[in-house]
Amino acid sequence: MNFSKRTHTCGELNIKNENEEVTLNGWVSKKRDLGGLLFIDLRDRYGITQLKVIPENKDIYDTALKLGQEYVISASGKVLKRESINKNIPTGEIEIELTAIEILNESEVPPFVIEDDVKATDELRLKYRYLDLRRKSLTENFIIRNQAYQIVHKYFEKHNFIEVETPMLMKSTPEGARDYLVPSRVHNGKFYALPQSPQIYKQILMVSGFDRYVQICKCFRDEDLRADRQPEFTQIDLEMSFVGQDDVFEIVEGMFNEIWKEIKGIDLPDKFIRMSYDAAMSSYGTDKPDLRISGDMKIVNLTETVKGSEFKVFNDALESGGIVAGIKLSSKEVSRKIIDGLTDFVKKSGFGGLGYLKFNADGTVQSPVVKFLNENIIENIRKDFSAESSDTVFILSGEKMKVFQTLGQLRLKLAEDFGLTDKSKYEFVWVIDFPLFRYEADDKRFYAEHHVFTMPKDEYLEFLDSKDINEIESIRANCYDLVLNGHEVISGSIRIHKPEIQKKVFGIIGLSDEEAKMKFGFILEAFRYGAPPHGGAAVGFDRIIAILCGLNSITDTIAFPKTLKASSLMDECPSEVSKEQLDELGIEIKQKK
RNA sequence: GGAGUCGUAGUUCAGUUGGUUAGAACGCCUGACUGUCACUCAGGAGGUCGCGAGUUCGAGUCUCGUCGAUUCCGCCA
Repeated sequence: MNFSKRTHTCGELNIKNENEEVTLNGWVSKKRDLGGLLFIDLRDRYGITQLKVIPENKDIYDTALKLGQEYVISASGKVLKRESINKNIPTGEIEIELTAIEILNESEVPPFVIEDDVKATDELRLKYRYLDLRRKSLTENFIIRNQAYQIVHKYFEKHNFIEVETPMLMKSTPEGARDYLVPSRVHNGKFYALPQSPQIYKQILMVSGFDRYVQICKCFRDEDLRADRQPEFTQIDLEMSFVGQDDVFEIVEGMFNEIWKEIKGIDLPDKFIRMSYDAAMSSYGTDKPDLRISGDMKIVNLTETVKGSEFKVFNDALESGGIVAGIKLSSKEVSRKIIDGLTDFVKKSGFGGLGYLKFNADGTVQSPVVKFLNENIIENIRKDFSAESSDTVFILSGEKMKVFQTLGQLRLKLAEDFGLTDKSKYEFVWVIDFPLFRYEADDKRFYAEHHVFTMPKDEYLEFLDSKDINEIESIRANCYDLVLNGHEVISGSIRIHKPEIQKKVFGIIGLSDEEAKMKFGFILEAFRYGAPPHGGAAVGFDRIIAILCGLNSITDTIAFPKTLKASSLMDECPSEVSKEQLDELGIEIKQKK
């Protein structure tokens, strides 16, 4: 098909191009028909340019009158200075007076109007994703995403990393997330798995001597979804040989510095602050603390302070080995209604109620528990929190981790309700020294907290031989997360490269030699041939982009995302397949009850 | 697997205590209009109230089930 090809995009013409003869190609975004004069806003991904048609050019005028929304056209004409300037768009000083117009394609009336502030529901937007993607605000996310790809590739190339593609069809491995399975036609009854991450391959590449590996890759996890979890997502996966934790941190910190510098024009600190897992849990009640909250609002352990009080709830908690702890809300008016709301909130986590102390301006303390606490204790609580007038301290008592976690959730809720989070900040923090194992009382067994190849810290190696649950739980690992604004954006570890340590770890999670050999035999065998000390990390790329774009969900950082039930509304997948396809695979569908 | 919210015109929503012909805005169609840029003005078309049962003389409205979207917990690095 012959048509007049564009000489410019719809975003670049300005007053400097005055009197030039140009051709634009794009979509009809808006038509304003004044009866004689006719204006058309022509859109492409670069911007919008106003076209002007006058009735004197009868053929062009008649064609232009027929244009509907989202028609694709080629428009030629002369760049003129506008009589009235539109300051809202970069091309607002000029317009094109048309000398030729071609309709390249018509469009049906779109199911929703394509404009920046979209009104359609998620469902409709996903069904017509190609239309949604025409919106500037959405297109911009992908421009940022593309910038990030380029920066990342350049950065790792500069630091001597080799980008290697690893298989998408791999062996299903136990532990961790549920695999997406792919049936094998050639091997009847056998399955491949889509990678949850290229973990094993990248470690084997270290054995191969690749030394520094990176890959921007897709990963798949068949688990229930959230706003920040899609069934398929993208990681920047990296691994390095002959390194310790600090070396990995340095590379990652450098990468974030370049991304933020180039995309946001922001200088991040050279080094990100570090916090132990234990400190994160006891101060923020979570392993992903959001450090943007004004006043920090750390959890304070009041267990010692309230010892000897008359308050049965506290004493019961302490007697059963629990704790009493609280957080402070600074200088906010806290009404009865707010307290009731917060009480309901903690009740959902299984607490009987929420204690509080309101330090009034007149020096009095308002609290339902004040009659059980003597003046000394109240004064000490005030000191523990450095509480001043019009501050409120919220207190919970019970099992230690539960108290910390619920106070952590309360902290986030208070920050949200009272607008205490500085949304303009980017607060990075390394959370380090994670536990190696997690004990599940239900199954009476240990699970690897990160993954089974994580190296214990040297000082805990002896506990690998322990039979004591507490000792084993106390083992800390060379394992780290990078948290940004309360989101986990990186997870990584230094790996086990010694077969004897690996064997002990398998032992603790209850994997026998035979099972280990069956499931991980190939990597264990590889490790017998001189595995270098190595470690790495995986960056949640979609989450980074979401944060860079100021989005709460990763959905709009992904061109064709899936819903929370893992379907794609546009192409209607997953879908049934023919009996022939199933027969070839030797698969029969059993109705799930 | 569990809890919450939502589902009414092409779209976003309103719809009183269960009661006559289910409304508005935007979009769409027709007409008028030569400096608009959310053009304006006049007129018009457009409804399986997600789907299925039930209660009732009568259901958009109440009950149960179901499907879909979404948020959170469990799950997941």
